[in-house]
Amino acid sequence: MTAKPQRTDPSLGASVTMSDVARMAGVSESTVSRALSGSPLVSDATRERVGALARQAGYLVNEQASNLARGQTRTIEVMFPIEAGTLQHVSDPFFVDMLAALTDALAGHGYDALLTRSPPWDAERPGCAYLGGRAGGVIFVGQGRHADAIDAFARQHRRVVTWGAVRPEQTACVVGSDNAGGARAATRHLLGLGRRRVAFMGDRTLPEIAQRYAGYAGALAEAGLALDPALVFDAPFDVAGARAAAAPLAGLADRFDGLVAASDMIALAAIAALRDGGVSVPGDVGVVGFDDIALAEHVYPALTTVHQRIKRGGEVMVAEMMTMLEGGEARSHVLPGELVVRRSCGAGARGAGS
Amino acid sequence: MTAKPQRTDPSLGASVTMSDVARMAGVSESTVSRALSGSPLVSDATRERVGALARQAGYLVNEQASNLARGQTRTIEVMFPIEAGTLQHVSDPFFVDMLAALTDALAGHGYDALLTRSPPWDAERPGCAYLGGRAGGVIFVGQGRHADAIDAFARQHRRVVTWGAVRPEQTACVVGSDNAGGARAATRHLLGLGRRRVAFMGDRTLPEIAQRYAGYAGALAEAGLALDPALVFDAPFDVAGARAAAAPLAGLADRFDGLVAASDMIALAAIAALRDGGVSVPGDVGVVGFDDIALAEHVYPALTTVHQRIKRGGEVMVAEMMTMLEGGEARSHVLPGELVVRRSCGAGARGAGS
DNA sequence: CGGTGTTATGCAACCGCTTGCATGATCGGA
DNA sequence: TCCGATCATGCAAGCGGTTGCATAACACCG
Repeated sequence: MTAKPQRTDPSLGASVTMSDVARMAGVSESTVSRALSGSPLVSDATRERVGALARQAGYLVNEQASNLARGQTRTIEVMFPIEAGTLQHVSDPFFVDMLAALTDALAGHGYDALLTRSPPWDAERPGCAYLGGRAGGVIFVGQGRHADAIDAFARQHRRVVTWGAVRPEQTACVVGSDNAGGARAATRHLLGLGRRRVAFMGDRTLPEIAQRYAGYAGALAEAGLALDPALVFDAPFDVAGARAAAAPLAGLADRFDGLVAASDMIALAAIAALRDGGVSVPGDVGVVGFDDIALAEHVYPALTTVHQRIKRGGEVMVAEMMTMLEGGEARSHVLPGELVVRRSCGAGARGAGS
Repeated sequence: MTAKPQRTDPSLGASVTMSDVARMAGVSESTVSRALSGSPLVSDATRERVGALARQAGYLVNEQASNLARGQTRTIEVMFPIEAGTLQHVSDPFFVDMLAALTDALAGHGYDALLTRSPPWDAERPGCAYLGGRAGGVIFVGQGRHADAIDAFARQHRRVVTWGAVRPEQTACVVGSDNAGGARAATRHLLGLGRRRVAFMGDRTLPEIAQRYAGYAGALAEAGLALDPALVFDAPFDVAGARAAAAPLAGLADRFDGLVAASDMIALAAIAALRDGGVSVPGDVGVVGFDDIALAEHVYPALTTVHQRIKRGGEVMVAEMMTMLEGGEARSHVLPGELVVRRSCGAGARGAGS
């Protein structure tokens, strides 16, 4: 019967503490601490004895205390996009992928991801783990409409990395895809297939989308085609909204033969709207998306889209965060994205239309 | 010139500490602590003066230290599904929704979500925040193939809530949908539409899917129909795998006229495969999914599916976790799910097929 | 056999905050 | 005017670890 600590466990996890182990092993806490952290300052014999005892007693170092003592956190706050109410519907698979990428990348450096949903610039409102000292930095997964606020926040509080549009005027560390380039390639591709009246769909008030729009416009210009404002449609980022926005599209089908969507979700919603209205995709209208979510390859018709290197993006963001943590200067990165040609644009082998 | 603390900031966030504020205000740390936490033990005057000073100095209570001292964590570990390699592709929107639901629900109770990916039963491997005392409990988002391991873990370490299949033999707290009921309703619906040879697709080695399969089988039985094993297809949970598994489906189209898919992603993959093979959905084959991801309503043809109450699920899980944290006994919950009839089953207004 | 170097351990301060208890100040009432 | 309440504050001991420095133990060498 190993004596249990007679402490009235408040509500914390395991309640066997380092001093318990020390007592059992007949050594001081210092020695236990060193033994358990593999310090060369303890003899092999002691290290093993203490290790065995600890294991057997089910002892695990309390990371909360350990972190405090070491002045570290081993945690990075990951802030989800924060469009207040709207967010309900942002169930874009893009986020799972990004989250998974970030979590894995962080784990690779021994860090955990603390998920958060409310922006910190309401200041001391309970919530910012980073400012509260519980995290060593923040990663914003998307800028939403807060690009400037994030930039200001980053300037003030260091240790901030953001996914989104890399813009010349911003000073913070931002990692993102080559939005303009991707959209340009997509538009060119559509034009190359003989489409002449290519539309655009997305919310241009968002920096990333604005860049994609610019790429689209650029491609039209270089092809000597006029940009018809009537063919530029606003569409929120969530599916439902996109679908609603896309509803009128079918009625205008004679006005355009190509569509560059600002995201795969929007593309899918648009396709559904078009086909519901009896318009064939890609027969009547060729569609390309942006993101290359896992599903893109496996819907019907398979979605032609601009691939975003999400995994890479996560790794890069984490890498930059790590250099910041080491006191270095982080750099912004624009990640190339490739056009993945499938069916929805009308290129593929079989016509695969409606 | 307010004197800056002469401390060599190690690498932690803000470096102005409570004792700095105390010095500035000319009071003791205790008073600052109490003032900032709104204790009635300090005079209003002091409280305000200290508050103002703290704000102006940009001081924020270090939550790490605060938590340690208070013996709390204000954090719950949220463990992502953990199918080792496979996971790469689990970019199911279901998870974003669940994650958002959990994060929000936790925030409602003043808790944060610590995202994690590696299971804790490798024991003391660096990683389990809960066992490491950094989190007050764990929520498993899905059981995968580890239902029993999770159950054992929960039995041993309390403070565990799981999303998944509620099974009679398990003793831990599990929250999940009425999988059998949902699939039964889906199958019945297909049969009610006159479909006679209804197939099933999903990985029955997963508890949740097994329950859905049971519901499917039950509906067939109650309709007096034989279950044709040749119409039961294995399909992994990720889209790509599902698509591969679905590929042969088109060739067998004359063998069945209905399909119950274990998830929306699988349903979408199957639909793509069928249509790629020239099979009309819902014309030739009626399809129903499971989950009701946001996209389901907005693909073509709109997906008939079993709605899972994800937001509710998140809330319930968090609520149970809270009762555990307060020392109470948590209960398992089976959440009802409703069949949402759209087009892919062949019911809707227009035939919306090919 | 004393001096000097290792090497293994313990002491105690500290990480930044919380809180029980003691203390000093203030005030009202007798 | 004196005394017991009442109130505001400070002291110091934690929370559960880490780590610089001192020390004890031991071996080695001349």
